Amino acid sequence: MATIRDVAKQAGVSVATVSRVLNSNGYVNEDTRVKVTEAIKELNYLPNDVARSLFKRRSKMIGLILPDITNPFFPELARAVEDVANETEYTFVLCNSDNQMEKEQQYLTALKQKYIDGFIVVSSTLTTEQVHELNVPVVALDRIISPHMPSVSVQNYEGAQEAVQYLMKNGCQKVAHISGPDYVDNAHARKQGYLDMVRDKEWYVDGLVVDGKYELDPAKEAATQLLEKYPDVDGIFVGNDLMAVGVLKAAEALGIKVPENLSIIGFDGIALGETTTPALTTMAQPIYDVGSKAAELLINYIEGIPSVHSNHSFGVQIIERETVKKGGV
Amino acid sequence: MATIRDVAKQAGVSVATVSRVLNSNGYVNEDTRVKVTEAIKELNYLPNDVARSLFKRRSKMIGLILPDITNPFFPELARAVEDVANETEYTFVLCNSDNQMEKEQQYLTALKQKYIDGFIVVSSTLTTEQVHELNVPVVALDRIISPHMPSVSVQNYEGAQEAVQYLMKNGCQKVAHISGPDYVDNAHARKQGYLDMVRDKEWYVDGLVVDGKYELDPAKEAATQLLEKYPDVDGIFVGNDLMAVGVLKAAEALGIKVPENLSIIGFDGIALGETTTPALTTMAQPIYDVGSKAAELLINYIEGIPSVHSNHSFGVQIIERETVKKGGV
DNA sequence: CTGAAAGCGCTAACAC
DNA sequence: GTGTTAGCGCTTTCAG
Repeated sequence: MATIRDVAKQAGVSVATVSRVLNSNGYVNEDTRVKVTEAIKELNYLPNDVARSLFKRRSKMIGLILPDITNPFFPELARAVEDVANETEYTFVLCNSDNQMEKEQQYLTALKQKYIDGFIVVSSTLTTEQVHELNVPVVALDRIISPHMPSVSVQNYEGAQEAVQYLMKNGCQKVAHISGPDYVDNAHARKQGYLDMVRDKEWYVDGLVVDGKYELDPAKEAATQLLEKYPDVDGIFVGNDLMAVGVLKAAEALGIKVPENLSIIGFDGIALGETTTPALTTMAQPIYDVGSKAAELLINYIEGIPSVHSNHSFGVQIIERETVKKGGV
Repeated sequence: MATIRDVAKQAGVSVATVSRVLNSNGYVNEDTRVKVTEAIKELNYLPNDVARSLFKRRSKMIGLILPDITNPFFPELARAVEDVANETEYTFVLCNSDNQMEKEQQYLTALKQKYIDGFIVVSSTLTTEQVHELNVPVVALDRIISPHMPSVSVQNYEGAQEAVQYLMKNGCQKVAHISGPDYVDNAHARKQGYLDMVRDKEWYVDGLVVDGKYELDPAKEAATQLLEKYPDVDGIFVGNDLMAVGVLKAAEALGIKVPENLSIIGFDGIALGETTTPALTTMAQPIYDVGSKAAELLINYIEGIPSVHSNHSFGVQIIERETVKKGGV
């Protein structure tokens, strides 16, 4: 590996001059610029980023901390972040936290030791203080850490309301909700959206919302019990698509026809919902856009470009597929 | 951020001594070790990895280059690699190549500038020369670059044979194959496995294998045409699960009952196959193990620990679900 | 317009 | 046992 010294020698100039052409800053005579450029080519020289980082105290790396890349909601998000990182010449570090605060903290400090430039974080446990004392730019994704911290998410509350409304508009007489864990703010918001739509209905009873943990099997389990206890439920708004697939499976096992006897609507719009039979109707969020917006925000933040909105909230949109029976009231 | 100098001053020793206790090498008196440790605590000192890297010429980072994390086959693989990276205190860098050689090269050289310690690569385009002149440890994953290069994969050929055999054993009279792209070695091997099982059958005709590109929609398309042209096909061995889902959808659209009138078996064993209706029967590979083995191999390679097998090939195993009609010949 | 030199924070000889 | 010091490869004042 050639170093800047080698290039300097080869070109018959000083390292300072080489550095200048490398970073195209400061004055440098056209002829010597050419000489240096040639030397670089000849030696096949590539600047050493580590040395650069040491001096600059920054690494051109960003980290994405998320619960588990294996959850089908996250790959698209990660892809979006990686794409903008790549475009802007940042290196993309992926961290799976399993929702454990301890792991998050480990990643945060371990990467800080590498002069990481910033983080995008999908977390329900991280606190404002922790982020603050980290002293590295952080943007919250999908889950908000604090209103005073840059974030990008979607309109969970409104989307939930719309979803429930859609079910009722299409004739559902008794709609239940399988929720995500309450400590996840978006799950909480979706549940509130549901509740605020049904609380006053004559048919509403307390047991109609049950926790599915944002996971497939627990949701299947939860739905099974729910449907056994309330056989007259004819619509379910499920907190996310992964769980909705579980609900679909539960209905199937119980011999309940979807959508004839039970309408189901999910939330998220992940690709998985397209592959089930029947295909899942869902409140879709623009996952890729959400991810790339977060990355843009972070990188602007890092590079000191002021952002107009530092709390960005995307709208959601229904995708009508096959799990809701169409029909008026 | 405190530096090693600050710690040295605080403890009343030299930086060398601090470095010694940090790395626990060289002799250091117990008392001074304690003093230093205390100083570290007090100052909340964390060693600067960038400075370390610069000196050591290595970064404690490994990269995983794969086509697209959005393809449901890869998240589990990535998770496995990240897990062992994390355990061994390596930082995990994820790169999406979209199967483009150019992108792969970019990542390779960009990360080399950061003193990355090694790569795990899922690639069909990278050549032995490129890897060689990179001069950084590389292990090939899922797709073999060269027999002389460390790799981990599965028994594609044998698994394909077994899959076809399973179909025939259960009464299929005419089995077709939807293949992956021929330039992907494992797709090629699976196709050969199929061919070597059916080539001599009285019913075998050339048009029975068609390319589905390892993608859902193209596979659906391919299956549709295949089934229209050969309505008597009663079994399909599909090159991977993603495509198998496409085939399932094609059958559904065509009104062909699975498994009553058509048996389908996939390959890979991704979670997606569990959520379809009917659930997909498949030749499963131990995806997580494959990924973690690759990571172990790489890290041993990096740390100079000789590995017995540098070409590791895992077995595959059938998962019987609902897309193959059971029954003897 | 160009070069000399200090220094980013750490490790590893090499002295003592 | 411990300290001094020379780099790792680069960028950036500061002179000239």
